[in-house]
Amino acid sequence: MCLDGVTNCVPVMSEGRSVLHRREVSGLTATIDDVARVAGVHRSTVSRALNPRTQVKLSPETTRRVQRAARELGYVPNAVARGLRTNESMSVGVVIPDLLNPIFPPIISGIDSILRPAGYTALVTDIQGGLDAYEVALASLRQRRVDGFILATAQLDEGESFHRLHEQGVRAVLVNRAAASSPFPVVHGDDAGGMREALDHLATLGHVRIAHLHGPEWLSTTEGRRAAFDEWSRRHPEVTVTGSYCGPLTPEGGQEIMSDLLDASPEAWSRPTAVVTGNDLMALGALRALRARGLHCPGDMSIVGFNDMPFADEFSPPLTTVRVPLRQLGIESARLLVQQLHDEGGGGMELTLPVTLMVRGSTAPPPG
Amino acid sequence: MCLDGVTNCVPVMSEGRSVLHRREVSGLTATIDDVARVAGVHRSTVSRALNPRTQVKLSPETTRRVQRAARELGYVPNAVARGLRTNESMSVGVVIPDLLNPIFPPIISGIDSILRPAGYTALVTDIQGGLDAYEVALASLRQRRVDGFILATAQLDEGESFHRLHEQGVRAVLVNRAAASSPFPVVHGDDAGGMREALDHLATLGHVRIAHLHGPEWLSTTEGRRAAFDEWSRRHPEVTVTGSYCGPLTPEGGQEIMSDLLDASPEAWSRPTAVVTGNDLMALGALRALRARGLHCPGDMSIVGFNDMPFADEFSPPLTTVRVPLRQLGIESARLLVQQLHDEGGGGMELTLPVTLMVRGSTAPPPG
DNA sequence: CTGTTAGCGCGTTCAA
DNA sequence: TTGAACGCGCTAACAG
Repeated sequence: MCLDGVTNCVPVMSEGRSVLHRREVSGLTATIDDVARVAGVHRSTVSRALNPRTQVKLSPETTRRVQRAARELGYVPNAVARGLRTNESMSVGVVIPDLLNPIFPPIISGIDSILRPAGYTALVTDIQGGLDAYEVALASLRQRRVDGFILATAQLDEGESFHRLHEQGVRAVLVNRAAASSPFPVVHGDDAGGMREALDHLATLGHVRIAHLHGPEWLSTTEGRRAAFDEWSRRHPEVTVTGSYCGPLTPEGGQEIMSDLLDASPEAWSRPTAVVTGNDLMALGALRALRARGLHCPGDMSIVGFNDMPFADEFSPPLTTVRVPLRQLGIESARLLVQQLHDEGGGGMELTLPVTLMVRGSTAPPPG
Repeated sequence: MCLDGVTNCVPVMSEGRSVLHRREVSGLTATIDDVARVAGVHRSTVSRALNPRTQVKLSPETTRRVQRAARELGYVPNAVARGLRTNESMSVGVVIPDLLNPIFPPIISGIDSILRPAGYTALVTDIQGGLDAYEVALASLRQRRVDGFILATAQLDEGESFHRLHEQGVRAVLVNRAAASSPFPVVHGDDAGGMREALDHLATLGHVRIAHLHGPEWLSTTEGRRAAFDEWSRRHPEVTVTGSYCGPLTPEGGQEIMSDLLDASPEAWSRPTAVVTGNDLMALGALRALRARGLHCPGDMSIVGFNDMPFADEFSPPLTTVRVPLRQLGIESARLLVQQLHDEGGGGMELTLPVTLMVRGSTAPPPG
């Protein structure tokens, strides 16, 4: 088709062959009108033939003719136009605190494995830890009319803000981090259970002086684990809790507070013989701090991480850590969101996924 | 405003106060018409007042009035409607082969740091290595009318396909991987230079039997490094190249071909004393294979990786590897794309970023 | 400087 | 079973 050598093709929009020509020249995709013309039917018929839901009301013959025309023209429905009409963008905003934290790729991957088959596209936004970046991201995604959100950025005190969003009709699911009182479903690992497993493991090894190097207090993960830590230590009076140290959930954070801890008690007899860290990145920093003092893990001190981020088993020593089913976290949160988007409820529920202690090389009996 | 207690509010769309009410009840955002009504001007005036480019042509007084009204109503321009009208979605499709490969987060992060300030949103799509998934992703993104692509998935033989896209008016930039003949700009690390540095380093250490464990042949990175490997070995006849082994760029791939290599020459005297791998993941697998045989790195064999992925320095031993400026790769590719989108040319150019050999613990003089 | 008009491409009423 | 008409929210042309 369009074999003639027309060169100065005025962009007449709705006149016979020229539309096809426009397409082949500039790459602009065919519209529904083009398909209608080629199939010899009306636009609305094309729309119906291409939509599985309305397709049943057409004669098979017409359906086939339309679909053949569409295929011939390489017709691709314009998602923007459809979105304007249907008020559904078939996209979901996924907001994460820091893409460079290795726990997020598996979560995102899990999310995607559910959203894509359901017809949704994930718009992943990394806010790099910034609070105002979070606001901007939210605004930008709402402006793009995403159908819902998966938020991995929740802070404990965001409940009120979430309630406002909820009242505005915003659909969302929280993943990994929860808010104190949230109208949105939450999917997270069993922080308390993981902490207990870690402590039981250390106690079994014979540790009696244990510290907790945790993350910022405004995170639900911190709170859950710290509460479990306190609770456990109350039930195990034979174990001395030598303090609870707070720092950012980064290698630098871990390194710094471990250094502080070592400064505070330079003598081995007073120092904790084991620490549980807020996540694996902090554990990594703690390892570095130890190394910097010429101390060894697990010889001089045992370390338990949290999350079992990718490659935690390749560290030196391989990290003993509480495995959180990261990919599954993504899967379940996406499922819950799709459920909401299909008006199948599920609001406000809390899904706690079981965790597993991975015992590896960074824990051993205490020195001496 | 809207203080009256109207309860059964029929959704009259364009009648006075009820629009406001609709908004407060259901969360539907105010439209440009609502703002126009409140500000007492025409829609187009609102549009102009809110668009920095056209704003100059308005009286400051009007501009202020409109902006105040917009703020009061919490007006957020509908990006979907705007996209339909302007035929610009202000979004860019970023297609990557595998999100779980740690080299991609830094690349994506770099891309984002350029796109976001330029007003674009990155639509990151992970094709999980699947070729048909790639086609689907491309179609889906085009259907969403992305303004351009950043492709990290290029295969050597894709030149023709890229030319077709280019002729259709598609804007794109290739990152990390190139195609044999591409109309699109390419940004990648200096594969050949990195390989030479790695080999020089090994030669200096005294290695005379070196192997290359490389990735799939259809990748430009593989080709570039292998060509440099061959070229270098031709110039260094004193060094025996003990073979070139191909496998997937994963830990499993590296583990398997290293096992094969060890099977092929079980005796230490015939075995290569050093290998350069296609990337750090393969290096990781090679390390595992070594360990599985009770061999040590670097004692029995030295290993050089490629990319310097995050945490490669935390492996055991810390990996000697060719650092590719991953984040910069992302930054430059995004820059080039934005340039194209602004019609500032830059098409077809090739940007080769310098790489650095990071000498760490996985290389040492050969045994014996 | 501002208002009017006219679609962007689609899905969804209504009628026939 | 199909066609006609309408409008989603916005911006770009053209007037005035």
